[in-house]
Amino acid sequence: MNLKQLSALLDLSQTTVSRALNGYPEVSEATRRRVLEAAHRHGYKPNSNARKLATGRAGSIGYVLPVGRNIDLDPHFVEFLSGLGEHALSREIDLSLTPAPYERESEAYHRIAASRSVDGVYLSSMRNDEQRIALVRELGIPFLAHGRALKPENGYAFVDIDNEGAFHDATRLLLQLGHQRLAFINGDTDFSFAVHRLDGVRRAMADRGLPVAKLQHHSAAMNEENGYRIANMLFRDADPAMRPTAVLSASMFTTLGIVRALNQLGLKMPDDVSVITHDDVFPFLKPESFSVPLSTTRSSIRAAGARICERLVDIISGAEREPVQEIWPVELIVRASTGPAPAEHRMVRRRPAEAAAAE
Amino acid sequence: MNLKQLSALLDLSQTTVSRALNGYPEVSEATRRRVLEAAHRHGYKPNSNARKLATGRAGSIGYVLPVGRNIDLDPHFVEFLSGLGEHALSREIDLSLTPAPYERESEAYHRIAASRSVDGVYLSSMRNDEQRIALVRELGIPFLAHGRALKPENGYAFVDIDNEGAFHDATRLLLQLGHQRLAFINGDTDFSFAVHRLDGVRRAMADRGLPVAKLQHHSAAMNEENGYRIANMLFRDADPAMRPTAVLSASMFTTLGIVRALNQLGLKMPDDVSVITHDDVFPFLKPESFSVPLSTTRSSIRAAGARICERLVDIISGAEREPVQEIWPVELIVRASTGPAPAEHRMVRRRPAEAAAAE
DNA sequence: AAGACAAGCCAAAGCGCTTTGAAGATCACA
DNA sequence: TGTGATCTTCAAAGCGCTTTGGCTTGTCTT
Repeated sequence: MNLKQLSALLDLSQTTVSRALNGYPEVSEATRRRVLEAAHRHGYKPNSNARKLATGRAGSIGYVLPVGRNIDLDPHFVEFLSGLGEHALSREIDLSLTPAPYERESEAYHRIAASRSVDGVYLSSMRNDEQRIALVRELGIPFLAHGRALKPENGYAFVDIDNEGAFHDATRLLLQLGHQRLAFINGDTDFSFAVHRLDGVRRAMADRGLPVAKLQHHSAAMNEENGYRIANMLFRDADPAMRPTAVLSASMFTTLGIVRALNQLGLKMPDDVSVITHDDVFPFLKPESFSVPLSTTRSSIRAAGARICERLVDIISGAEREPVQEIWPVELIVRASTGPAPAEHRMVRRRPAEAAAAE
Repeated sequence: MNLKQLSALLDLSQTTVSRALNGYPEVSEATRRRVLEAAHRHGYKPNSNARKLATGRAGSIGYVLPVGRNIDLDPHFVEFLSGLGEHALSREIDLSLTPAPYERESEAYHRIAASRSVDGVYLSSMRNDEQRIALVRELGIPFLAHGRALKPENGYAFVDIDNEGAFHDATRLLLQLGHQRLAFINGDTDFSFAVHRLDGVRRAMADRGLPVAKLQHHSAAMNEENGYRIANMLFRDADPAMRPTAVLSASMFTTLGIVRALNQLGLKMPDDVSVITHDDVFPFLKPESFSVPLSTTRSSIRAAGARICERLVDIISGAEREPVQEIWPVELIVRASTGPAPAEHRMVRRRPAEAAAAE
């Protein structure tokens, strides 16, 4: 059943039927009802390709999916997607994934632009030296970034979380609890979120008058294996005098490995080691259900997905005129994995005046 | 730049240019080269919507993405997607996701069918009472299933792994090692893979002459939390005489929780408890890097993704005429988490004749 | 009563591509 | 030189929808 047949059936022109269906005002209510009823009864659905061609709109948003042997689409993506999907649904929007290996990313964007198969794209996993912003801008593809490069040139639109603030606050808490030897098992610092987090940790240390060099910082892909490996380096292999009393972790996966190493070494949270981890809110891996519930900086990546879809639609339709740079605050949730530094390590209490100045 | 402009530029008809670009034989080699060169130089890419409309082909495969507050898109999906993407890439095929809540799934398929936005769909997470097969067949959408319903009616095409065989073999090994009290922490038995696995476990027990009722079977969503909860039920809360000496686990996530519970209860693998888990091969969570490396039944879900894309393309093009039902064998990989049953529980050795008959 | 205006409808022109059916060029062969 | 066969190329007709620019009506002014 196509428009032509439907309109013949109703003895109306294609124009009228089309307008009735799309809610234009030039159709009488009576006709509109008649058309809608007939369309529904015969199961008429406009051919999406014809509509796309005629309107120039694709009705879908795109994402260039990084693939390749060594690129692991991480679980964050699914969670994000899930949020995006929830919103997309309400707008009858599809999501189109264009797979591309990292080295051929730019080609993929060119293809998207030239073939007009999507109305806009979102970018994620922003790197420090982000190339894609300039590219999609030049190609004229409406876009919205999830995260931001180090220097968001020319004010492009993004949704990001306050990674700097989150890790600043987490670090400040640890310092307030008397910890002095801190370790930070960070994500890959090629990505800007990891740099922001590091900045936050350092700022908190500096605020407290602690030499930034004392931070034991490790950067690696966020997974169980690396968490385990690095925790062992810190707690098993290193000079005992250097052992951190608190660890900041960039993801729940990393933390899985850290907790495994600590268990194995017989170290207890929070008496021996305090841990604060970032939690992207995975439904299948909850910090509160660990043996020792974990303190976290929490921000739902799923909510970000929904929001990004919402804004991208606005950007495409032109409703969002000036690029908005949205930075979400992050909650610091204290559970059982954080506590005062072990006595032998406890920091000498500072004089009241000094403490006040630091606030 | 569109076809019209390009052909004007070359002083050729649109027909000829289109044919040259699409590799039809009616074009002289000289013209073809000239056309290709010009197209490349001016960055001409055919408008995908126009092409789709003209050919009726969409150049993309679809998936109805389950969304909704209580549906958790699990990490298996990403891994699968990643494999699919790898293959799709080589064929310049996009993947189109249509988000839909479970109750409105059928509507989504209707929309896909009527709007002709994809050439075919793949179905996954097959349930026992699978409705979708009949639906997509009726709608005339080419499809390929990942997994199979309990009774694959009318021989539809699928790719599945031998879940029954995998869990049979794993169970047989445990029985050979003398275990008699087995627990199986299964996935949700609404899904057919979980039923197949249970069948496998039961068959191995029956083969060995063990009453099937002795199996402690638990079915729940595969995540850390449930693994932990159920392991505690089995090892902490239950009558000590009932404690299993071996546990089969349906996923690495479940196993994370099991291992956590065992650690907490001071139970060691494999001396106190043997564990075998199914491993879908997540790059971020490897059974071999656990403190006690885990024995697994292994099948790469990513490889399945790639294969499904490959076959779906064949199905769409008509290259696969008869529906092929492909079942992949699953490897049983023994690592350190499995060992002989603890002495006090060890099974009485059967008489040689009986043992031979069981083979 | 005539003009102005709005409401409701329609024919036809795209959107940019593929594909059909036909025609012009070229060639082999008698 | 004529004739059919074989290459090349082309004009035009779709694909199914949206949208422009009228054309009729009927209603409201004055």
